[in-house]
Amino acid sequence: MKYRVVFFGTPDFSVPSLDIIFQHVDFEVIAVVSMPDRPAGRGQKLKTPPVAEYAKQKGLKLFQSENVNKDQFLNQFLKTNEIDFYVVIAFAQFLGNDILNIPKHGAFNIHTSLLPKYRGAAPIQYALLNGDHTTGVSIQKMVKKMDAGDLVYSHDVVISPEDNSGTLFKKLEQESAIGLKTFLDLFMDKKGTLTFKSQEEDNVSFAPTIQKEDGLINPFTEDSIKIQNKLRAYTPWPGLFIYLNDMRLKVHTIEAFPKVLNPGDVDTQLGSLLIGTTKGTIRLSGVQPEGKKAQKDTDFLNGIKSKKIVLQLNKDKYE
RNA sequence: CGCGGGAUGGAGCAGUCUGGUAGCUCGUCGGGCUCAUAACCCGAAGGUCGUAGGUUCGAAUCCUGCUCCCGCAA
Repeated sequence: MKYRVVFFGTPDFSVPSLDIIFQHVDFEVIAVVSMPDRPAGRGQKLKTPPVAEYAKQKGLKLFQSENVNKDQFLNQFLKTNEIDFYVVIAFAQFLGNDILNIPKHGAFNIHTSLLPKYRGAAPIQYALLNGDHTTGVSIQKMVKKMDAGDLVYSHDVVISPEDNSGTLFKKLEQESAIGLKTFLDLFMDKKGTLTFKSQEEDNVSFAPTIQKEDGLINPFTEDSIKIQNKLRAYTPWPGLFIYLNDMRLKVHTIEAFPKVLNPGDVDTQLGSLLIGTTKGTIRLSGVQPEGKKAQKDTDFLNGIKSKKIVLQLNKDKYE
């Protein structure tokens, strides 16, 4: 007799974990719940979430719901089918008590931080934002309070200096699947016994959703280190940007530069695009104007000379 | 049909509105100056102006189709 699991997830990140359950001999995925198809990308064509795509491909029962708590059809299904537990990973919706209380063994959520650190939507970005050298994968038994459930699994993952959100996501995607596999085996008592450990409330911190506007470089309030951490945290999404004159520039690479400038000052004397911050000067060595390709700051400045304009920070954007 | 920008020597751009022998800042190569240089001076090579067609005496420039790239948005 297999344990019956319902999987909640949406993006690429969730797929390897879903696959772990799908492949596991002791568990059966009786349904997959994902977000609805959404317009995405240039052209705004409808795009099916990767998890939903996987479910279709494997012939799994699939629900795509805008709001699972209000979805009568889904709730009916969950209540009338014997469900042992849910696995929730990067689902992007909150599960209310009604739906949370249905499965016999509850709901388990994979979270990409070492809980109780970084509860919330963007734990990976916050680890980079704070310049952490270590993060991890946690699995918690879900309660109504966000990411506050008892821990059943916790495992460290090293952050390398070269990591950005993109690469760290990839690492944690794999680590999450590995963690889930371990959890499933523990659940079956194959590698010891499942233990529940409550979170230390004193060490709780939060990682709220990243807003696109957070990607604005503010040399008047941020220092060189902070900005470089932001670059790692916000790459590839939403990216960093800055306003020079009437241009919005995407910033791809940043280096510390040994020259003293006042915060907000722009210096192009040395053929590099330099900006003073509250502490230290940064060189925006890789930039991308709107509608253009990414380019080196030296190339960008060559074009600027051709246009005969003087670069300066657009102060209007920092009021 | 979501909105918008772009395609010009190796790079980044100007020139397109107001058609008339292709320019700027660099890079490259050669030479000079210098103890030296991300410095300076002199010289050279390198472009069928994305593609197909149209208008015209003449098209990078005007008109039409096509391809490719990108920003916003999600």
